[in-house]
Amino acid sequence: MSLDSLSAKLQALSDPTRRAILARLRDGESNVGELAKPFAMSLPAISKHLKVLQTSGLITRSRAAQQRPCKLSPDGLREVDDWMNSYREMWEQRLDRLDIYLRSIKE
Amino acid sequence: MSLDSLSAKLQALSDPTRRAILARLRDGESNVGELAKPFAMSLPAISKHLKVLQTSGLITRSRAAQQRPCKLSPDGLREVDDWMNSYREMWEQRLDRLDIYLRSIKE
DNA sequence: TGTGTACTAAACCATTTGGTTATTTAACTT
DNA sequence: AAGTTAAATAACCAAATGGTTTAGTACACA
Repeated sequence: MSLDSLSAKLQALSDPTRRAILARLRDGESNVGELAKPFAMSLPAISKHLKVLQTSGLITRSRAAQQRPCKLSPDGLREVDDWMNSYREMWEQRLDRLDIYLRSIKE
Repeated sequence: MSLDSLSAKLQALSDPTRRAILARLRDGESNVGELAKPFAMSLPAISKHLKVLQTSGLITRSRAAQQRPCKLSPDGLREVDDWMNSYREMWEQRLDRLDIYLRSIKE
């Protein structure tokens, strides 16, 4: 293993279960048991997914009694977004051209 | 296998070799041999990477004589971008708050 | 000082991934 | 028709992934 940071994040994001966990965490902090409930999967499996999300920097974990609450790491996705920016320009240019074309046939 | 489309794209993107290939393709179409040159890797390995990029919808391939030129699928990344939008709002709000805070201490 | 609760860790397993080399296919060149 | 070039396919391999079950750990509380 031992991927670069961006690769690790993208790979973490490539699993639907992990994305669902992130979506759930958008509504606020939650502990492992709560996060596991929607899934037909053992607790250790979720625990592993959480570790992947944590080590890739997408979530952080604290400790409260027996619980280990997780929360979104707010700029964890920044790196992914930054990487995408240069590509975004491409399709935006393309939309611009489409826009110009549509205006041209309108006349 | 048989992942959903978004998962397939994110997984395709999670490999540095494949991201490098995409970066190369930003400068225009290229064939397999050309794409392979920068990498210390056999041609079949690149061929496999290209297949991953193609089946996930990030590139398209045509045919010109013996070559099989590849080019970026311009809105292949749209789906990824769309998925990220809801998260982007989060950190943008956060930057807004930072901005407000910075203004407040300036006074 | 036990006992339940909320996890993590370990050991295991099947499948997928990312690479290899050797072989085939397809199209151009002579 | 034979040879060359560009790439795909096949067969193989080691390592990583995503799951399992079975233990272990850490805290709370009676």
